[in-house]
Amino acid sequence: MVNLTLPDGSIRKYDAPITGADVAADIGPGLAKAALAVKINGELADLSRSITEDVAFSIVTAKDEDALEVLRHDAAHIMAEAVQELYPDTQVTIGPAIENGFYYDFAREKPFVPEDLEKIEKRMAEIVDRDEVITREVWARDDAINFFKQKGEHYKAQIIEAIPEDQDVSLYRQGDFIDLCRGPHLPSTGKLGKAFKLMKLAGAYWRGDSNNEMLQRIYGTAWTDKKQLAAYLTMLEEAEKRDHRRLGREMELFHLQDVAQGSVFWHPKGWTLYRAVQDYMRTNLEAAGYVEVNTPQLVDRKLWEDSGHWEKFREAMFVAESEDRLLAIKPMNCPCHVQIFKQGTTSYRDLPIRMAEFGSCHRNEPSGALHGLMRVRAFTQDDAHIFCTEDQITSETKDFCDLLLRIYKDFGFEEVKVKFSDRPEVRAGSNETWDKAESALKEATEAAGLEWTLNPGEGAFYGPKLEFVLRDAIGRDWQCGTLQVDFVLPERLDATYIGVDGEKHRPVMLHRAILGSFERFLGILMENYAGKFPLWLAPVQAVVTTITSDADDYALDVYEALKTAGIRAEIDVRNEKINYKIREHSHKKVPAIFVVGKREAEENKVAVRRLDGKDQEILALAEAIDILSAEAKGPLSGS
RNA sequence: GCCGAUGUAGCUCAGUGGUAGAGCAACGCAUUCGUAAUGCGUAGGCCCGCAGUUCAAAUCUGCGCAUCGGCACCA
Repeated sequence: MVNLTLPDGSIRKYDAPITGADVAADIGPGLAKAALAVKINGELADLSRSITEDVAFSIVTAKDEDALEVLRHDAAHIMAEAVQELYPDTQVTIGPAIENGFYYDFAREKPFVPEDLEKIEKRMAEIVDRDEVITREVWARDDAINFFKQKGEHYKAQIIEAIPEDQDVSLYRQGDFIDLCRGPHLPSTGKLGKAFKLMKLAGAYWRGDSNNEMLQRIYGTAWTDKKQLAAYLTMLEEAEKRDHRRLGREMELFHLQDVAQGSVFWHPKGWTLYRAVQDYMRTNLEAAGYVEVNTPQLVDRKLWEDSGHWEKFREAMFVAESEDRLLAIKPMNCPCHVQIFKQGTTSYRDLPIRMAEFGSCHRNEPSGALHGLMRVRAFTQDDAHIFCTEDQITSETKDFCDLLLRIYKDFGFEEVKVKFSDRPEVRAGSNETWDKAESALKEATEAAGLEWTLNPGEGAFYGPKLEFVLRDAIGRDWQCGTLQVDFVLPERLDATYIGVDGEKHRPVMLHRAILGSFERFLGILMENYAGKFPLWLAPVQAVVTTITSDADDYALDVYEALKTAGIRAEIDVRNEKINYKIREHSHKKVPAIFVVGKREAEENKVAVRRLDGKDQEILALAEAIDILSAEAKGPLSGS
């Protein structure tokens, strides 16, 4: 007898062995039909998996989140089956479920072309209609290796060779197709349904290593029903509409041009936005006790050799020559900040020193990595280095986390995740130092009220780090902020302070950024707001426009009054219908339109129409300006 | 950097070897209109670049460059 504990706590007793399919059938015919997989002690497994001991048990149906993972994994297998039927010279490699879908990497001489996707998709539908039964088989390793080798599936053979000795080698069979796979899978191909679509072709390195050959990856999306698929495709369209490159053009914010690959041409409106963000940051940093500095663009290679960057990042650094000297265009600011720190003598009483710079940096990113504002070669960091004692790490970290969270909130990002990266295998500094740094960092993160997940071994070689990931309005995650504890650079560049004991000591450096880079963060902001910026960020905050030319003089008065109040305003007295003008300014995403006609001119009022779709209000001019001015101050007014 | 696709008017795109096209935007004229598209007209092109094939190339071939989608990279 085995006891199965169901999610509601009830226990069902069966004669062992029994399968999930048997249990589902026992509970009811409806469930037997809907069952896709089971969860045994929290782990997904096949319906056909035999149960021989007491376990926590649940049946997975299309309603469960877990079902999607199984379903997508199946979609990958069905795609592989379709591909091998259509193109028998193709080797299969790996094909996992991923967020929103799945992919499969294939090895084939001739690349796939976009038209192939249609054919493959059609064949997949046929395989679903065939409703092939999916069965699991456990093979002896050597048999499996020989089997795949003899089939010409060399990648699969390699994968099996890499499976640890103590693990089963499981194969899944559906029709004539058999693939190595950990599972679990659906009971038959028919259960996949038709809510899938192949999305794109891409190259991908075997085992993710750029030294290896490149395989051909096909991405697809799969859902439990067509409604979900349609919703997903609509979401993608929406995301495309808010693509910052498109908004940048439509809203005249910036442009990119091949004469300056990876560098941004900021247009007047985009630069206004940039400055609004920068002013906001500057005010916040000053209030948080930072001092602002500015350091050279061109710095002799010697400094980069001393800091260690030359050795590690030489390839990605731009250089310039002058007489006999080789200069690097700075890829980061920290070595320069250390130079400022080292001028004169610093006492323990001066610490912490929080040195900030809107540091303009250049990195020669690989051409294939460039992407709009999100990945550029010339960018400005909201960089700062906190020089402090080891005892100050905790409080400085906590203060930083508080500041960061408040700033993200002001930009409309409420949801922030924190990743904690601890010591990597290859590292500098003693274990005691790392113990101290890691526990100080953890303690501070928790004191700031943040939950974190561990990113084991991903710390910098010089110290542990925190990475801050914010979630945007359509659920995408962006890693922006970082805080890194560094014991190494002060050592390499010989930074010291005089302690209570009158002796020289090494300060600790905290490298930290909140936005990351202005370029990227502004791109994220554009997409987050879909270009509909809150008033304090909007490049044009209000447009005054007329119904007929009778109101032109009054419109000019209103415009002047807005300018005087510090509002970024424009005026539109073109001889066009009011509908036309409203439509146009709404498309330009101007947050406030002041419509004036004869009535408003006579009564010294304005009809205020807001972009957010609220009803228009007729207000006295002075009142309207007060409301707008208050809003235009943004979060700075409240804090 | 690697794999694949794409590159035609400001934008979105059509045009498969024989005179370069549409819609929107722009400009001009008329229209003075009350909350998301007034009408008519005009102008606009090194068809990404360089070679080649051809009587003839936006179109075919080769080589570049850029962009897009991924992969790899990201101090």
